[in-house]
Amino acid sequence: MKRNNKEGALFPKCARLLASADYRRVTGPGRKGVSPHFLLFVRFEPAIHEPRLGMTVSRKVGNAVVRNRVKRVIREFFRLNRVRFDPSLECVVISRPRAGRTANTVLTQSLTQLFLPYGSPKSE
RNA sequence: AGAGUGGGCCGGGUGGCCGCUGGUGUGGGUGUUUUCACCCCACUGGAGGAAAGUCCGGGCUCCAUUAAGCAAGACGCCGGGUAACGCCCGGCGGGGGUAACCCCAGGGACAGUGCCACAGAAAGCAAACCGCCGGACAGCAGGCUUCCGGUAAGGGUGAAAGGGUGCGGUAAGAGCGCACCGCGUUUCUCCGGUAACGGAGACGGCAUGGUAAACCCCGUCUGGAGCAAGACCAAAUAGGGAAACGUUUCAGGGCUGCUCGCCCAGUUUCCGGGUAGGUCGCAUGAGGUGUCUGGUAACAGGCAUCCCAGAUGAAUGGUCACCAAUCGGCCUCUUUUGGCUGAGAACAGAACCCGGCUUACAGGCCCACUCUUUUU
RNA sequence: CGGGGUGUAGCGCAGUCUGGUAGCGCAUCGGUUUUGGGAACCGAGGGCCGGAGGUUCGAAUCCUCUCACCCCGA
Repeated sequence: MKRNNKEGALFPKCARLLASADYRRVTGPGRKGVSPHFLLFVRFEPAIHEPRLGMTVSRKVGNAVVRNRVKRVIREFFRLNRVRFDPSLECVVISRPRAGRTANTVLTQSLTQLFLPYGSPKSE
């Protein structure tokens, strides 16, 4: 599993949490962050070599179009900032109902604030 | 020109950069090897008219099953279309609109049961409160009171009071008789129509109130579950079955106190069920487009041509620039117009697949028709 | 994918099966009582019964469609 450090910010399948067990492991006791629009669960897994993301957007956030929009904003944020995170980072973002009524730029700012403690300072 | 009715169509576009996902590749890399997994590269596909709600009908899969019946539910004018339908098309009847046109669960109320509040004398085999008319007895001045009988024209109640109008008739009245209108068809005949039904005539002579989206009767239809169906592969842990070991050394319990033997337990190997997880099902189909033929139409058939999403913690996006319809604000102007600036869509996201129905929807385009006004 | 429930006054609920008067508690307003307030007592206001259509003389109630919310099962 080779790390591709090209200029382009990719988001391949191995950078996502895919199994239900992964979600249970990350959303268990651990570090958390809160914003008006999201909840963030974080866990560091030394065995992996690149940061991984999972997300949960429930039906209370909105209809299918709204939920897809929120998930795309989260994925896009993670894709563009992936190289700045710790390689052993595993995180799960859970949307709160308010996120469905919020503009994309505001959601991106909210995510930036949440992930600030986990980004590598030397990449700034 | 204005107002309106019906039907059909579209659902922003172009380009740059960064991404996601299916397919293809004697492509490249990593995992010890691989047809496997992951990553990269190139080429090429990648949401809708409703993908929605899940209200019906099918295909498909598994289970059950002789047929039929019972129960339950749905449907219900006639004819046709369809794989099927509660859908669609064409008629009929009823209702609404000046009209184009729109709406209707539209079988049966002499098979039976129930209900019809309040008001009213009376609400269901009709009956008689106030009245109207006749007769009788008694009282008193007329006429009234009481009793008996005949009535349903008039009054009043109600959604509904057992045909309507007129003439005759009568003590007063009444389909009691007649004319016209209406009603009936489970009374008959004729004509048109496949039929629903329509038209005409005879007959009946007001009998037959409403409600079946009250129970019900009649006819038709329906076996159950649903792709998390179903088929296959199969980790860890626990448990099940089978075989072998137990010679030597330490080795548990039981059959007996001991030996042998047997059983349980133990160790090893194998087997099957099966969870997490994975693969298939999984997109060539009642398919799309064009054209011809039949049919008023729904639709059917022939020929040609095309392959057009397949995710699974769930892809089809983000950002920048320009253009476009439209809308808001400001300035100029009598208005038209012109200029600047801002917003720049709406409803909404495939999840096994089709046929419908219903609901949501910014803005725009096309066709046909109706009414009104003006001009010729 | 399948199944069920709720919507009635500002809030919480009856009434729907079996059609005809919309009611209860808290809250609100006015009055009595008190030096004043609370409590208590007396009285009043407030609803097109989630929406649309239909059946019926008449619909919160029956039927159809629809909207929103909630809860189960796989």
